[in-house]
Amino acid sequence: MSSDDIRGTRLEKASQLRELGFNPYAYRWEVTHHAATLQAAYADLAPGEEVETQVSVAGRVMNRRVFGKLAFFTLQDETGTIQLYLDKGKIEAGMADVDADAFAHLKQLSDAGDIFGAKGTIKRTEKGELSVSVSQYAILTKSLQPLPDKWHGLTDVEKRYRQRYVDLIVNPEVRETFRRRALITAAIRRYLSDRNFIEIETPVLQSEAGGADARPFVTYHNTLEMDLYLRIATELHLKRLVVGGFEKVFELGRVFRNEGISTRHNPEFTTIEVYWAYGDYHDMMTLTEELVTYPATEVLDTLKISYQGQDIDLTPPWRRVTMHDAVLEQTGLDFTAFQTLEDAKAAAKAAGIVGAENCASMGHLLNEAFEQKVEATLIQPTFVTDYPVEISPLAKPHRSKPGLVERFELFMVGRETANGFSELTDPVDQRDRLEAQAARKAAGDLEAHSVDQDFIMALEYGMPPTVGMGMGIDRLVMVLTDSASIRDVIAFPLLKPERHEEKPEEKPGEEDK
RNA sequence: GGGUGACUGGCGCAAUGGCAGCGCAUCGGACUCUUAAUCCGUUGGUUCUGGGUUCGAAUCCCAGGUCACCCA
Repeated sequence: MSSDDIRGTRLEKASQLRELGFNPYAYRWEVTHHAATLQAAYADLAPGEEVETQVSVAGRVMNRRVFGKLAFFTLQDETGTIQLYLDKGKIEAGMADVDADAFAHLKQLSDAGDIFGAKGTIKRTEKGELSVSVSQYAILTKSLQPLPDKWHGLTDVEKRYRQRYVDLIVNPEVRETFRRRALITAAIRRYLSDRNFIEIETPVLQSEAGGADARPFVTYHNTLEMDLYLRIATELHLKRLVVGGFEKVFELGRVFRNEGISTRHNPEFTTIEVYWAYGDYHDMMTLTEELVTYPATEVLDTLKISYQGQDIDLTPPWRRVTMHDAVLEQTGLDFTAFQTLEDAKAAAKAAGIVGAENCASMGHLLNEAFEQKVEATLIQPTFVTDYPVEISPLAKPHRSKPGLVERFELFMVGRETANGFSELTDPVDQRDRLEAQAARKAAGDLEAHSVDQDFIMALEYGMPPTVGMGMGIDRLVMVLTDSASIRDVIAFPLLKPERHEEKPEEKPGEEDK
């Protein structure tokens, strides 16, 4: 039977329900209990025993096992599953005033996938399954689409992403991942709130994207007749708030980068940025540890986790190593010893650094060596510190190491997960660095941006010494839920639309830029 | 951007270049303790799309689409 036939049959069942006086798309059901609470409360009920407590449950029928005068349905709600024990005599007695043939109609008009409400008492069947022994039921929502194979489920990854609702219906572990994601972000907000950080929302639509090196999405405001950019970071506005007098601010929200898609990149993703006046990057490393260990402890109840088969120990304090030392360890290259860039390039090339000859500065070369030879080795949580100024346009110069800035990045399972630094507060220095960026943009660098003059103006009013940090929430959730792909922690990841040849899409006023 | 692979009823999967098939679900029937219920019967296909080779294509070739993995 084709899906259209199945749908037609179910539409017919819906219309039969209407003729019987039941709305197949009901308004309300009084729910008194959920599956998990019942399973826990009656864990000790012995097989064959019944309790006269009245309960009312609701959820989706996942499976039907129907006999002549008895039926068993598996009902799934948000918390889990519980069986409905549907006895012909009991139902006909319980629903005599509304439907004399309630049991026959149950068999004829219900399907796996329907949303059900059921009232009754608690019973553990003789075979040991905790059940609601139903006296009254209602089909609250008639499902028109068949569920996937009840044993094999839905495994096609493309269909799982395109029809996430089906994935969620049939794959409990997917629901658990998104439940954990919500608990993790709630824990982070609670932790910061308890320490008097406040969350302030900054604009998504901006006349100039900034705060990171990334290509922005462009959109258009009709009445202002101007291009606007979707934010690529929340940094520059949160710092304005610090100038304005907020000492502890953060924003946990979505940013947008017009770049490639991979198992670790989605065009829209979630970051948290935290700014803390009067602190420096040492303080922020400690706070960053806690922003990972607190949700891990709250949600997983452990700091020893497994990620894709690797054991990860989140117990603080985490290793802190300078970028110079990390590169020295992995490559033997001592970047403090090179006299000229040419010497360094030659040594780097000999050490197998690809593209060394194209690096514009010692700092870029050091970073290249780090990315190629060190990053992937940083499995356990590690803070890499003291970055070259050339790749850190918003960070404050290191108080004792010329050419470096007071910056750290957090690595876990070989991936950058957070980035923080003592913020550059000198408006003159900041203007110089942003103008250098703007020159790169003028030279054709699509990831560089113009000078945000208002941001410079804010700094000229004076920003207190401040440390800031940004962390990728999706990557953190991946680690804490043992998810291999970012698409497994984003409910609706971006996918290309499927193109159907028979439906030529009409494209009125198509405007390609 | 490059490479490799996948795509067949609603779902999960078969099919040496030779009649497109199986399980679940559906539909009809039997059944008061099932757990992927069981038993009997039944319907459902533009094999991702478009071309080509061939007497004959799910299968081989070319182009395109979507997804996955690896690389940049």
